[in-house]
Amino acid sequence: MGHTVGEVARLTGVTVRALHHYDEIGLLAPGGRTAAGYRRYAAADLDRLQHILAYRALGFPLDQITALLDDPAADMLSHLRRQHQLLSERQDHTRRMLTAVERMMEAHQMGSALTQEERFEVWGEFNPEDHVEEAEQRWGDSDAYRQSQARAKRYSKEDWLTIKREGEATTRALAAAMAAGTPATSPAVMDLAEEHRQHISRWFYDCTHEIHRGLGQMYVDDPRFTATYEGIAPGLAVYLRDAIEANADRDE
Amino acid sequence: MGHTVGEVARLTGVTVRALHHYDEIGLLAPGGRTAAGYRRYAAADLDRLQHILAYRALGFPLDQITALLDDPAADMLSHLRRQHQLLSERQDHTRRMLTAVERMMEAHQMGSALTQEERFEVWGEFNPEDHVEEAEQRWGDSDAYRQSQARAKRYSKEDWLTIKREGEATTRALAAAMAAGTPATSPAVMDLAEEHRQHISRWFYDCTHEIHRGLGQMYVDDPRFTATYEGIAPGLAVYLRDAIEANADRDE
DNA sequence: CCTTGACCCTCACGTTACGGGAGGCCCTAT
DNA sequence: ATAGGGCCTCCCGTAACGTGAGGGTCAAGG
Repeated sequence: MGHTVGEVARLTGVTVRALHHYDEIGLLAPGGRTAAGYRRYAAADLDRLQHILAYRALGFPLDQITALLDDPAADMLSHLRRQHQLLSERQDHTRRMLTAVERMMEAHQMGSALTQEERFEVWGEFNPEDHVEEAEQRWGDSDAYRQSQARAKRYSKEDWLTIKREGEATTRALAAAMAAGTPATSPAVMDLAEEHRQHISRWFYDCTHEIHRGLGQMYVDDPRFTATYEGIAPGLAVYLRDAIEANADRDE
Repeated sequence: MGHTVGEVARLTGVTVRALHHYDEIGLLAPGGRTAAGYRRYAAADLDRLQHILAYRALGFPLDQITALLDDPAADMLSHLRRQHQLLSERQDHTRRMLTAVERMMEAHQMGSALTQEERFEVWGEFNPEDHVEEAEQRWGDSDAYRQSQARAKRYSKEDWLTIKREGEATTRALAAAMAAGTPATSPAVMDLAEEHRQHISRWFYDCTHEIHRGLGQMYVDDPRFTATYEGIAPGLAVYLRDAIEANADRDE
């Protein structure tokens, strides 16, 4: 009964040396030792290790993890909740970094540069401490987010068809405008791009112009999307992207 | 002209000490010095710093960042593309961690426990080195990717329609299988998933099972895709994802 | 002209989270 | 009984800075 260091290492992907280290600093002391002095890890130790790995993956220093896990007021569930919270924030942060990169790519292609603040604001840190302090406050937001996710799950087949029909109407209008030779930067076409954006905001999530730009670029870069638009009319993907850009620029 | 260390520090959120350190190890040497020996950072230095921060945020060790940025074969755009790629992967990973936490919470509420593998597989690392090693491989791919992009641009309207029709045939077959109550993990449905994968590989890019899994998850998570599949049949997005997973598992 | 406070410089040692041996016991299998 | 893993405890090394110590620099104000 109980696992050796090597077994735990293989099971969890942590090195033996790391487990020794955790033992040394009192973060994870194995339940017992054999007569020969071999470490024996019990089930409870694995539970603890799991939470250690989660917090570690989130960037917490080991001494803080020790403090968190040794807090008698916190149980399994509260740790899981906190981890969930922090992971969600990390998602957000990564997404912001992604859109920042996308904007850089656009700026690069258009030969323009961004302002210094724009260029650096996102790279300013994953401070886990900040998160810990802000965590309580943000529970509200995250609740709202989950609700919106839950709502999406409850859309009926009719809802989905409505959503799709609405989207297709806009797309057809766009294709018509393009066929008529209307430039993508004309007000009427920008309005169609705006309609497209509103459509997403209404049904799914708050689609800022920022996000919208990202989508537009993706329609051009990602063949799975491109196929959808190019199948309707050649050049439509690029046309839509340009319209989205123009519309976002108009809004500033 | 040019900024002092303090200014750069405030602008970017990096500490002065860190900038000194980057100078010491040759990662970021300021463009010049004043007569008094003060560091002066020029615009080009800020460009470089931006990429440094991006790679650092992704967990790269500084010496590797040095190597990456000093590679004369890599320009702005290639760095941005790589960063985008890595950030996307990080998104995937975070999402997997999130669902793992969610599963833990469910298991906790139902009083059941998960198997060891289930509990630990996701926490097994963000190894940036893996990425670095894969990078070369993928760059080969990425060359292929760019080629495929270029090729995609030359598809005619008929090509696009063919592509779309092919894709829709698979989708319809899937919907039929689901309607018939065939489990997503049955061989026949896995074959359809495989067909789906081949379709992407044939027309766009080499779609590994790994990438395919990513797509499958996206069909469920990203409302823009979900709308497409749910509009055809409710539950189809999840069904497709499960089939993809099963097919990838089968392949090992 | 001189001081004062904010900013800059260069050592240089401290810290975190391990990696990587060295030297040596333990245990199972042939 | 001997060979092969696996385990143990030191112990030194490394990466990416933090944190002073000791000392010039510069613009504003008395």
